Amino acid sequence: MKSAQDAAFHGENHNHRACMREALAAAEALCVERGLRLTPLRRRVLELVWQSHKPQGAYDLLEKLDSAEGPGAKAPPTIYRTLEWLQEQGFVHRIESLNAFIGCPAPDPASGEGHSSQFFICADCGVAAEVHDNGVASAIAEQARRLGFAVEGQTVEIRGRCPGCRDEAAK
Amino acid sequence: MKSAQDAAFHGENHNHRACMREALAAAEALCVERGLRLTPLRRRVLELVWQSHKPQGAYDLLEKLDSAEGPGAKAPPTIYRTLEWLQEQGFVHRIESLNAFIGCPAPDPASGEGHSSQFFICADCGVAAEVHDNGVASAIAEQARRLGFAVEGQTVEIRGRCPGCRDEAAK
DNA sequence: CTTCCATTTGTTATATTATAACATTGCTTT
DNA sequence: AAAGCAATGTTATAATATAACAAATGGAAG
Repeated sequence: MKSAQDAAFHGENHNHRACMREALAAAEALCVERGLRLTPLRRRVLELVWQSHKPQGAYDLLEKLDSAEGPGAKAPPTIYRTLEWLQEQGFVHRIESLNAFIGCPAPDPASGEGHSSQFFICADCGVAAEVHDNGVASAIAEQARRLGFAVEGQTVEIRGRCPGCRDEAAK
Repeated sequence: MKSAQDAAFHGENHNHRACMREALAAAEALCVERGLRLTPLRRRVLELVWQSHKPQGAYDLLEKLDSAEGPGAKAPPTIYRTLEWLQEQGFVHRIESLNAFIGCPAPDPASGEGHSSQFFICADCGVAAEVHDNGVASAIAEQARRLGFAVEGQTVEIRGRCPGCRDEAAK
């Protein structure tokens, strides 16, 4: 299962350029489909979010956004508004336990499982893997049913150590 | 199952005074057992956290703490430090998606299931129910195994509507 | 009992994260 | 071109959190 693990945490032979290109293309396609405007600013921020598989803070992204035009070029509302829109479109997720943002690899409702994703976040390298596990989702749904609780949204964030960093640590 | 649901969300005939007394007693007992000091400040903050089953922000708690001695009596580090200690002891949990804190009804390792709790949080009334669902825990553990991921901690927070608020909304 | 040490609490300042409110720009439709 | 609307810019401030150091408190050792 080595390759599947690496796939999730983008180890070894991960072609990130292609990975990012795909994500951007998917977002573009969905915007066309939905009649929405992926403006230069929005596209730029989405690219920044996708620069890595590590959740990034709003101010980190803002700084990178500024780096073209010099510091202080943009103010916080710019980045927060843009991130909010990207989240609404499902292009980006917020990681609550880190106050940070990460690109969604499956924003398409057809391929994704609604909005029940789980994140496995490496405390060591910072990389986060998004998965859509039916077992987790249905266990939560079942517990909700027992409680008479109507689920509207979920935050499932697992902190720990990814395969690569475990290997490192074991040395 | 009406009563079990009410139990989780403390509806109807919930004796909160007794509920809080139990929690404080449990904390006291564990401190004795562990040789730790449940100082007046720590006790006071734990009481404040237990004033309701709604997660409360650090500054809300600070304000209540101040209310005895007048505003500004205590500074933020006081409340954050105290909450940190209470968390370390397992007396209090942090709700990441709300930046807020709530009392743990089962801080005793013997009765609790380690640290794998899930929170069902009503977006309407604000009440949060902590549960320890083995199904959820094992589904997460299984997925982690598949990913080769070593779990260190979990954040499982389900937003939605509690039974009581569903009934209200249905009127 | 008193000196010493460690823990706890207090205090000041500041960092980090986020939003409210209003101004401006720039399409798009007419 | 003018109106209307979505998007972005700007200013100010709110809300959340921590660093660093000072004081005091409470046991333990002598």
